[in-house]
Amino acid sequence: MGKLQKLFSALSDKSRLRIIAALREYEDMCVCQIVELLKLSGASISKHLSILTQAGLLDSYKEGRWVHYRLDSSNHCCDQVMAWLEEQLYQTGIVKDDQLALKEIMSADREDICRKQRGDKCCPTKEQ
Amino acid sequence: MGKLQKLFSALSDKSRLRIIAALREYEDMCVCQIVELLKLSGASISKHLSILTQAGLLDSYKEGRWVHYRLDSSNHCCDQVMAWLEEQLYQTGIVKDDQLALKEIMSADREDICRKQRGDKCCPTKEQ
DNA sequence: TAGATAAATTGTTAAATATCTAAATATATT
DNA sequence: AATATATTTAGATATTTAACAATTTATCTA
Repeated sequence: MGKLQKLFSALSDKSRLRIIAALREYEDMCVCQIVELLKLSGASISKHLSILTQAGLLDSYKEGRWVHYRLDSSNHCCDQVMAWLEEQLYQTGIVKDDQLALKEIMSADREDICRKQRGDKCCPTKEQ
Repeated sequence: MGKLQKLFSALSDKSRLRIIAALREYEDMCVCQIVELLKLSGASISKHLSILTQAGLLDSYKEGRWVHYRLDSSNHCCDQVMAWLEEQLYQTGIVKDDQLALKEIMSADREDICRKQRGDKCCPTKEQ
């Protein structure tokens, strides 16, 4: 029973649904890109990602300092639910807005995104 | 988006999953029978039932002083999820325990159940 | 090796949720 | 009408959750 609660509880938050929708669209995103999309603190995003991972919905791998997240396609336990969810998500307004924002974010240089998030407080290696 | 959150949030509670499992089994139960199964206060059960109803999962009708709840089969929006959920629920320990308890509860006289819940504090019309 | 940086963890606060007891509501019975 | 009863609502309290800032960890680079 705990497993079911964990799953539904993971899915019962708007930010986490937006993350899932984004990963349906782009398949592979690093944390800083997700931060950029949702405009929450890195700590909050990290927590959301951990909840989704523990529910069996995401997996991740490291690429140097970056950590990438993907939908966990090896986990077939809830394929039916996820298929249904995808249909539903495409009808919601905020996900449509996110799709536009995602285009920008995913085509931008990842280091520029991280630099932007640090708020120009240091080392503008590229700007000059 | 709110609709999805409402649904998943309704499903993310153990007590509410037990109510759904019971209604899959018996199809039609009055509040006092659900109280008897979960051993929570009537007020708490009432709240859970209201959350499930608002999520579109249950409907209810009155029979005199009693209120009956059923799965809302007119709501096809989440048939896929519910079908999947049913499979999962049948594998969980507490639901199996509940099935045994339910046999007793559903074959007992409903007024005896209500009398038992009031804790013999009054009017044992049948006992004498 | 020292400094920089991406992500995760920890600690704290505010908001949401689950539970209970009391009171309120609606219905039935006498 | 008066009393009893099944359920819901209201109010209070404890637990859980989501958010952020600050610290820690792991990794890269100069």
